[in-house]
Amino acid sequence: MNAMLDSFDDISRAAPEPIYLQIKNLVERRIDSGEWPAGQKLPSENDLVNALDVSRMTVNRALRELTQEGLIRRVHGLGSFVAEKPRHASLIELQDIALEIERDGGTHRARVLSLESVYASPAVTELMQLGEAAPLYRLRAVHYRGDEPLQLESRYVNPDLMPRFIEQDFSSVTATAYLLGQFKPDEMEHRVRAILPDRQTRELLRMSAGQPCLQLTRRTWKDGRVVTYATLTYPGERYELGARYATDEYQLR
Amino acid sequence: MNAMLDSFDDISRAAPEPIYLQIKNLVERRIDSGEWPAGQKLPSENDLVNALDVSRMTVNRALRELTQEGLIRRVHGLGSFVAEKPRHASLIELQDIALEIERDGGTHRARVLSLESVYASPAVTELMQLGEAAPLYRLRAVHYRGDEPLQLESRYVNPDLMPRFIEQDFSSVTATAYLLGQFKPDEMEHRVRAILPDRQTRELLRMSAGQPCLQLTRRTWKDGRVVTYATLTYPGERYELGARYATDEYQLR
DNA sequence: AAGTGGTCTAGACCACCAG
DNA sequence: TGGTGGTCTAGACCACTTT
Repeated sequence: MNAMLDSFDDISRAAPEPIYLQIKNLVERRIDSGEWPAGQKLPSENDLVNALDVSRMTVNRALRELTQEGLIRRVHGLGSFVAEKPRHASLIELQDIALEIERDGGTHRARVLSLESVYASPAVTELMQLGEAAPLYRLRAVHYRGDEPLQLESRYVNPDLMPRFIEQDFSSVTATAYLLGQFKPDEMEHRVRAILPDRQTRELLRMSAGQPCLQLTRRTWKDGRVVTYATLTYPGERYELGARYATDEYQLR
Repeated sequence: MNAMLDSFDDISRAAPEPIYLQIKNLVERRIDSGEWPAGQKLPSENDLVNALDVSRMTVNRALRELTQEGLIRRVHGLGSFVAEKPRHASLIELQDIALEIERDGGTHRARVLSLESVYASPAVTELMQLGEAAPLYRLRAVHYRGDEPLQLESRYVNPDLMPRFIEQDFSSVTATAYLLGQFKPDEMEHRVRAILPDRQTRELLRMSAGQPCLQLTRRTWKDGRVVTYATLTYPGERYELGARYATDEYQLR
């Protein structure tokens, strides 16, 4: 048996959540809290089977998915270990800029430029798959790391799906965090471009002339409808996107 | 039963490859070939179980992973369907520029600028985790879509791990394709930046002055060692990176 | 009611790694 | 040799969707 397992929360079979997800969350919590630091050996599948009284296939699925997500790595014949590398800003994760900044030891602050109801332009109507022009909420905000502007956020939100979006105070909660609290996206799309900022963007991000920006656009779907379309613009001098993956089987095509 | 299944290749139990992978590949081939177009309903899990004589859990794993990869989508109670959206250049896939161009209907051509053995600079020594400076292979090439330069590739390769790299003709096979044929990476790292190109890069990519580039750097590991470190530079005016994901459970943190 | 996918079980065999 | 993860099986129950 494994001493680490003494205080494991019980797994609920009354399934508010599938068991494999409960196991994933349990392991994630241990890792996030620092209780299991990088390199730490995890309990074996059999340990978990015994401690939680579930089937091995269920444990295996949980650990396999954590591997795919880069949180742990597994060595055949040896065991499972907390992944060495810290998490990067990743394109497949729905990254909350505040969490990202704070994880790197910075202080996040947001300044809301505007939060209003606007009428969708043809381009935005198309992007949000509205069928015809309709009112939308629009948020514009600058996110700072300390005193340094790091991201200009320009976001449209479908008011049918998120009616209370416009009432929020986005200087204390990021839009990403608010939206994540409201729904679980079932699909999203990212695009990354290099652009030259217009004058206003350059000033808001306090960039020197001629420097490029990294621009990430993200659309998020729920039940086949676009909930939000966000354009996130970063100063090229001060930001890069990164991701690191460990895989069982590479998805190459 | 399902008429689509008549001509299914048999699944080999003598396991050169796990069965769930054989099933994934089988479905991928049908989709890639266009035999199963977007929106097409797939055989149900039970159909596949019967046709291939495997267990349902195995079929389920194959289809679940294809869902995570965005190739199909599944609706509880309804069935599985080929995903609507074509594939994008994705940051989690090891993308071969030639395949990407040809998938979009273009013609790929590569011009090798140089392929030589060089001594690693301190920065590259660090990036490739060599411990101390050592000889490396270095490839520089431009990739064209038709007549339009689309990517400048600058790549270092560890000669201990890929001794024959320098003998290849990279005007007919891309480095990515060659390397993928030689080994299966078990880890990789991507970073994306917006930069201003130097004069040489600008000319090679035939860009107008002042325009930014999207720069992707990629490191690939095998057995804990860096095999290759590539810097891929794209003209910002003509290229964007994109990815779309369908998920069961979002990886948000 | 019938078909579908989502999940889970309790076994099993194997390949890999350490001592 | 014993522990580990990788895979597979043949069932099962359930929730969801359509007929």
